[in-house]
Amino acid sequence: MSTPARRGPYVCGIDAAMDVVSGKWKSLILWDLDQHGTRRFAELRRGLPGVSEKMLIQHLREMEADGLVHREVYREVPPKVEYSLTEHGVSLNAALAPLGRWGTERIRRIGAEKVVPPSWTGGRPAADRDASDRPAVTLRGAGSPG
Amino acid sequence: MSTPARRGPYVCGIDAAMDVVSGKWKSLILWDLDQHGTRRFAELRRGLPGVSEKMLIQHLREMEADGLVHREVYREVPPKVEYSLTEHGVSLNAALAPLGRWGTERIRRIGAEKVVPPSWTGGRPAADRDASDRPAVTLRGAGSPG
DNA sequence: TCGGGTACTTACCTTCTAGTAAGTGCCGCG
DNA sequence: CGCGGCACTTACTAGAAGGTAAGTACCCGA
Repeated sequence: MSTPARRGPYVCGIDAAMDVVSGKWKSLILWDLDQHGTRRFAELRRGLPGVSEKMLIQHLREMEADGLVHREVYREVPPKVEYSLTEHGVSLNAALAPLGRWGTERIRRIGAEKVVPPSWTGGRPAADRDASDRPAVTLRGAGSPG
Repeated sequence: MSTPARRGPYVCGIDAAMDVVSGKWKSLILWDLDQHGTRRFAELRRGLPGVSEKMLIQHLREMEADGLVHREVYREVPPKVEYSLTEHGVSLNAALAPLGRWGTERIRRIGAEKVVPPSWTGGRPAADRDASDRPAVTLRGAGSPG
């Protein structure tokens, strides 16, 4: 049965949003999917160094149940499954942008390490992504969620 | 020692921000403090129905260590301690606003219950807060964090 | 003197979250 | 024929997060 978000009762919007984003890899999955548009299981796994297959599937399933990601199965051999963001996923990613910017600023403030595992972005040094980070990308597509 | 946020290494801004917000009551504490400006321990406890004293203190201590809340002790009897948001806390709250709006919309979409424990806002029905929720309040004070 | 309020602290226990490691069925490549 | 890749599934386990309940030290009003 796992736990695809409690679906309420919620105390406020943050509560509901957190319910859907909490999970060690979810915001990263959101990001990766947003960056690449569509990804196969193994691509996601390689794109999120450190994630276990169990957690990756579990999170993907929950996010699918929560209407954030779309799962397209191609019945061929070897098996092929493509994951992509739904428009809710895209808008959630956009809603996370300010939080990402706040976090990036915090990293600077406290002088914390920003560690990006190898192959995370193709080997570019962290400094390149420091300012832009993850927020900007999708903003065009979901500027005013309403 | 507890765990006042790992302080990195972080993989991205979201990671760092989540590190600081994760905790069942933290976003609610942030909100309550933002609404009231300054609150005593017992006031916070009454304002967050369901929170235990242990969790409330633990979260307040972590948030203090993370530079989000300020703790002012008045050496008098009976003891008096006042909690308030630092400017980082205020800006974090502002950064959470879009997420709160997204969550509020999601609650509407999935038709989830929005349960506000009695005395949460002084007894007003949930509908009153539905649209405004928590986002708007602080936005004036921290519109463009950077 | 008793109960209640102030602000915590402590010990213990349960539940949740994530990690490890192995197995499944199917195929192509060498 | 065995290895590796695909997309999973399953069982077991460790650790973190959170809940319960009690205790601390002081004072005030009834």
